[in-house]
Amino acid sequence: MNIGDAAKASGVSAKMIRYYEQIGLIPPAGRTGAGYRVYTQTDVQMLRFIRRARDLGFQVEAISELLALWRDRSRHSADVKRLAEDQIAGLRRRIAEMESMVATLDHLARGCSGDDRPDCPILDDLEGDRSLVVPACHAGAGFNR
Amino acid sequence: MNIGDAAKASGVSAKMIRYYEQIGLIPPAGRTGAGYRVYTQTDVQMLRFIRRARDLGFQVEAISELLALWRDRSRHSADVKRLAEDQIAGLRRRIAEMESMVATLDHLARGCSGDDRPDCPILDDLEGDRSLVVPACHAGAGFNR
DNA sequence: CTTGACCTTACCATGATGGGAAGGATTATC
DNA sequence: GATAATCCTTCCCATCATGGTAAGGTCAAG
Repeated sequence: MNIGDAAKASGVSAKMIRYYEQIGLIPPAGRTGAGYRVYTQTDVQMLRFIRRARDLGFQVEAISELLALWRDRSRHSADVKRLAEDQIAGLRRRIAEMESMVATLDHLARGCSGDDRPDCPILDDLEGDRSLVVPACHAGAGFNR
Repeated sequence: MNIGDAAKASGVSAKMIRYYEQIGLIPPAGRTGAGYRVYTQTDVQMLRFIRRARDLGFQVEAISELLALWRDRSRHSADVKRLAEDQIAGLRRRIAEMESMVATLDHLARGCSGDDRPDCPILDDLEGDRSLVVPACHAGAGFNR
């Protein structure tokens, strides 16, 4: 199977398959005499695994660890679970940050007449002085990416 | 005021100030005879504006529009409100995506024993075959918890 | 044997940010 | 005033995962 077929079968673009090989996420594919990469059903299965992990927001580094566990028949499911929970925690952290932004924006937008007059609490707030950030809740905060 | 002072006063790093100038988000700063950039209080205020907008997740492109409206004394607050609402909508979209990931991961992790045995529904799911993605929706209702 | 679809590598771009090097300017200390 | 420390300048590189393009080789069908 050529790279294009593997791409179609796995949902990972040919471009990304080459990239994953280049960075060592997947082992180098076999090659035909002419240099074409060749893929087996097993390779496609691995690519689909990567695709699904990516869809769950895992970064390549984490996917690499997941793949290693997948291949390790003597793995401990605790290790897999920990990766999943780390991922959940990271997602929740980012969700909380964004929810805090939404709360602030929503608060500001609600106070904006949204007509043809120039007065606007949104700009007033960005302009500073006031600290803004809807007292909201709590929300986590910070930043970090 | 030199760039370092402007950075401290605005919360935007010197590196980013130069970058914002380079991409045209802010006008070129004045220069001393020796080529040092010089900043006024007005410049610092603009940088703070940018910093706050960035903290609310606005992209540079949107910040550019916000700055234009900020400077336009005959602006219509409706235009500002629209930018804010677009931002809210974008954030909510991303939040929804991530919540969907969390729902799926949470569902899978809950089914994983997390001990020293290798069996793991998380890997089974990534492996494929089953479509996974917690049917979800959220639904708050029902299902577990 | 030509055409078109596919493959290869190599380079560039993204967005916002940081790091570092090489060298000049300014400031503080002796 | 000399020297050292700090600041500034520009330029280049790296991130992360992805896409685009270009130049050229390969393969299968007509």
